[in-house]
Amino acid sequence: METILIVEDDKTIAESICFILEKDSFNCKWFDNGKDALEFHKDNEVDLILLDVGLPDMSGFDLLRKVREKSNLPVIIISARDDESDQVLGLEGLGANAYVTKPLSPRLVVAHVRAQLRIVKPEVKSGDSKFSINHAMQRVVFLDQDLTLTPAEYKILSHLVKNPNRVHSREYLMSIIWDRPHGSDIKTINTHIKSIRKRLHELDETNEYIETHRGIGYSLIE
Amino acid sequence: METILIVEDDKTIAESICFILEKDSFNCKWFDNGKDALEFHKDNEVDLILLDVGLPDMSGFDLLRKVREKSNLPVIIISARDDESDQVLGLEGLGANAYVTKPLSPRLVVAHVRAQLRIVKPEVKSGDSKFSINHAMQRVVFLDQDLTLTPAEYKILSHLVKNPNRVHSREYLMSIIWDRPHGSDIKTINTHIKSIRKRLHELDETNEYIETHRGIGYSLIE
DNA sequence: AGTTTTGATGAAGACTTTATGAAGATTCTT
DNA sequence: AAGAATCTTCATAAAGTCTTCATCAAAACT
Repeated sequence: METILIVEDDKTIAESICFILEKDSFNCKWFDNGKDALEFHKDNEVDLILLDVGLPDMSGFDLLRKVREKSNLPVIIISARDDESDQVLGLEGLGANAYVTKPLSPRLVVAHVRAQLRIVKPEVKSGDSKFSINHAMQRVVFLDQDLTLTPAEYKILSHLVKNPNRVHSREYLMSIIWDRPHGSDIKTINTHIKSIRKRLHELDETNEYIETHRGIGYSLIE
Repeated sequence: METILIVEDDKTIAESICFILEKDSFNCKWFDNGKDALEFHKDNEVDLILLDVGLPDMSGFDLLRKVREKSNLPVIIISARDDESDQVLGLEGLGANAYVTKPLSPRLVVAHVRAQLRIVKPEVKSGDSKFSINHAMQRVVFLDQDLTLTPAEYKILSHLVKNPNRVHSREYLMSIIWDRPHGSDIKTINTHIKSIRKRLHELDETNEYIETHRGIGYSLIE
C-alpha cells in the first residue's frame, strides 16, 4: 500500500483528503507542519507528499527543499493563492511534480495522486514470481501452496509480495501491523520475519527470499 | 533537445506556448488536431505532449488513448473548462500526467513541462555513466551489477555517484555517515574508501574510479 | 637525496545490529 | 473462564560493521 504524507495545517482539509485517500486504499499520514513531516519521512517509507505551501511558518518550502536534496519523490503542492509566481516557484524552483489549488476537489486530488504514482512506479507485472496473493482468502501463495500465516505475518508478507525488490523499514512494516500507534519495540519485526522465513523454508530450503538490509529493514527478492 | 508536441486548435495560444518553449530551448511541433499529431508522433521522437482536450472533433482524447496504448510519454492536458469531471476523466481515465487550465500562463506551462521531463527522464546524465543508484533497494549499481555495500559505504558511494567529478572533503563525507556528531578519527574515511575501491575493483580491475585529492578528500570520476 | 607529510593497507578489536529460542503477556475462541 | 493461538519481550549468540592502529608507500617540500 502506498503511503501518502499530507502536510496541511487546516485539520478539516487534511481529514477530508485522508478520508478519501484511505477509501481509495492509500495509507495516509498527516502532519500540520513541515518539520514533523520531514522527521517522519526520514525514518519511513513514503511514496508521495501532498504539501500545502501556505503553512504559517513556511516550513513547507523547507520540507520540499530537504526532500529534493536526496530524492525525486513525487510532491504535489496544495496552494491557496492563485498567484502565478508562487506556483512557478514551487513547481520550477523546487521540483514539485504537480499542484492543485484550493478549494480542493477531493476527487481531483486523488486523481493527481494516482497520476503521479503511475509515473514514478510503472506497473511491475510479476509474471514469474513464486509468490501471489489470494486476497479474498487472506492467504499468501508460495510455490502454488497456501501458506499458513498468522495475521501479522500475513500483513507483512503480503506487503512484501506486493512491493518486491525494495527495502521496507522496520518502522514501516510495524505500521502495517497496527491500525493505530502502538508503542511496541521495533525489534518485534525481527521475530515476525524470523517466523515468516521459517515457513518459507519449510517449502523451499534452498533460497533466501527475504533479505536483511542492515540498519534499515527487509526486502523480498523475486 | 526535447521535442514537445502541441495539440491545440487555437493558433494564438499555440504560438505563444511555442514561443516561450522555444526560448527555453525546447523543440516544438504544433498541430491543430489529434490525427495529424498522432501521425507525427508515430514517425518521430517526441518527449512530451501538450494536449488541448477541447478540440472540436474530440480527436485529442483519441490521441491520448492511442499514445497510452504503447507508451507512458508524459502528457499535459490543457483544459478550457473548469469542469471537474473533464479533468478527472483526462487524468484518471487516460493517464495524463498533469493538466493546466485556460487562460494559460506561459511560464506555468513551461514549469509543468520541465517538471514532467524531470520525472520521466530522471538523471539520464550523459547516459554512459557506469554508476546508478537503486534507491528502493538502497544499492549502488555499477556496470549493471548490484554492489554489496555496508551502510557507511552506501552512504559515501551514493553521494559520490550523485555528485561526480567533484571533490568531497573527508569532513563532509564523515558527516554523511553519521546522523549525530561523532568524535571519530577523520582517517576512518580512508578505510571506507579503501573498501569501496576494493569492491569496485572486483568488477573492474582496469580503472580507478575514485580519485584522491591530497589534503582534501576524494572524487568520483565518470 | 633526505625529510616530512599524507594516504594506502591489512589486521585486530570494539562496537552495533540481527538472529534465535524461549518465556511471558495478550488476544481470541469456545 | 480455560485453553489455544498469537504477539511481544528478553537474554544470549552470532554476524556484520566501524574504528583504530601500526606499518608501508607515495608525494611534496627543503
